[in-house]
Amino acid sequence: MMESYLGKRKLMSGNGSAPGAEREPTGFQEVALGYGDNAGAEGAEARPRAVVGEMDFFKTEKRKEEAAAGRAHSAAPDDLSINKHDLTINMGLHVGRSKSRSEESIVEDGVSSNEVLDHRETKAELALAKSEIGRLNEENKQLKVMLSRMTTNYNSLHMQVLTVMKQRNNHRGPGGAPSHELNNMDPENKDKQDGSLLPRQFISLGTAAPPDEQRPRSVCADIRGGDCSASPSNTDAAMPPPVDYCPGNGNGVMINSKDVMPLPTFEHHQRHHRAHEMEQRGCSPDDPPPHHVPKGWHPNNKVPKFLPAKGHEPVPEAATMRKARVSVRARSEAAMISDGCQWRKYGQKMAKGNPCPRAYYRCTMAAGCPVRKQVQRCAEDTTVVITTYEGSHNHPLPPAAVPMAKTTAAAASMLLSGSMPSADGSLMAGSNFLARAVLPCSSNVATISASAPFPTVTLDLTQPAPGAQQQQPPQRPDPAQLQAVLAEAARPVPVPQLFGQKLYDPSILSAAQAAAAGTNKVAASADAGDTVSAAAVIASDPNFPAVLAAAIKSYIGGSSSGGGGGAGGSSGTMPPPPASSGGDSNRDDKIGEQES
DNA sequence: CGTGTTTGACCGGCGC
DNA sequence: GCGCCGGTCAAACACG
Repeated sequence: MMESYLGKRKLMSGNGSAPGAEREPTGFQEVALGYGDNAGAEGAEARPRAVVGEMDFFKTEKRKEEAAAGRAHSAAPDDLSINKHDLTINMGLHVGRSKSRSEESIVEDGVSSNEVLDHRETKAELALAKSEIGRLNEENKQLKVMLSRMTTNYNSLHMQVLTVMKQRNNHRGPGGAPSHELNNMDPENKDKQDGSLLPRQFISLGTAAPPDEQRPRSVCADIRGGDCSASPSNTDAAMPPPVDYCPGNGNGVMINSKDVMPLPTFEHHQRHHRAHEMEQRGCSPDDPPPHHVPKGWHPNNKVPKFLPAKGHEPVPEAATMRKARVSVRARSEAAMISDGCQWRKYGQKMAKGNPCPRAYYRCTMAAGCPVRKQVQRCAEDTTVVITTYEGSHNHPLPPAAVPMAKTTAAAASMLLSGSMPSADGSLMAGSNFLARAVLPCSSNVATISASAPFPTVTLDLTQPAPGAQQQQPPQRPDPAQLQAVLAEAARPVPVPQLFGQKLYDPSILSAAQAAAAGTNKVAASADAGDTVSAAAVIASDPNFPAVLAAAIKSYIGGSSSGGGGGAGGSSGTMPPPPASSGGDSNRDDKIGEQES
């Protein structure tokens, strides 16, 4: 059980962390184009040049050397100067220059040929040189394209940095509006900042490290220096809430000190109503709810959606920010994914456009926990269960629940820390950095949707993640397997931290650094003190998505209502797919698990 | 009897 | 203003 699982896990990480394998992941290949020099600090230099520049460079130089060989044997310094020159030519994408150089050499050869060589030889060389020039032109075109891509990408990344910095400023500024809002809702500034190179759908993730001179080291230092008095949650030690730093992350991966788990965005829109009701009932909002109102659902949580909180209650960023959701798509016959938390079903509805009802759950592990999730089967493929998480736990989580919570929190945090997604939803295409960041190994895995009122990150685990499929166990593993692998994925390392988030794995760190280095030409020197965003971490670690996907996929094969150990467990019931178990989902009713 | 689910009703947001 | 729709409530019910 555990052993086999661990073995598998080891296998996974082994695959990924092997020096050779780390460069393999398709994610890198995919990103490589966009990031240009992303191929790595070491490999990247050689590869593109080897393809485009190197050949020409050596050819030209060889010719020159051959020509020069007859005259004099140049010393090392001379060689150096020549190399520099040639290097410039090869890397500078100057067609004219290369051309002129080639022609120069041709002329040289031609002149000498007038005296030494016969006419034929000269013509042959001329033809050769011309073809070479043509090739050079093509290569230069390619290089130009690459350069333009890299520039675009770099600008995007740069924009992310600016966005993050702006968020921080806004947050630290007195009485400033929540940074996320500004960030999200100020396209003007965005345009100003990014100079239009930024794709409209670009989502800033704060993923890339800014250029050295702009890297917000001080801020990070502040964060680190702050009393990251961890949350009461032991599990939270992995993700210590930085003191007063919540850069637009409604998700609360970084939250105020006292809170335990990040409180990203949660339902406020009924607080007011509930408070009003309580008033009518003649009880204080803080009184325990009369009947079934879960202990965890305090009326005082109720605040009109999008309205600032009243009174002493500090305006939580979540009160004004849009909700961020993390949606996990996974194939499963089971009712829902067991993520280690306890859930209580509080409603079920027929959603428009989907014959399958949508079930609503809320976390019952602690009073006032704002986390909710929706479980619904995909309309197109009823074997696919879509679990949408919203909010972050405000209580200690059992180890089993930590990884998923953090994963979703991190994804939501990245989403919220970015700019507003475009209305048309999918951001996967083009330069959607977040999508690639979340699960870079498969471009089809992560999507961002803004179709809903809330930005949503979707992790699609229904498609095989590269590197993960081999590890998928044939049968349903023990829940501990999922928990263990997720826990492993979320295991904290003490050192690096960016934007308040720690990196979760040393291997991830190195990968992140490599990615950051390649991505932005900036973080190449990222040391222990440097910071790398969680997005970069996830983005850069080929193992993470694979591990996560494999774990979840392997587990959801049939987890019943277990809800992962603990008391009673989440008795979550999800309506079976209409096709399979006679799920006549005519209405909201009669669709329970009891029938089975 | 305690806990969790079911399910009709209700509420608020949003588009027309 | 109205209707639709997503989301939630809460009394009734089921289960162990």
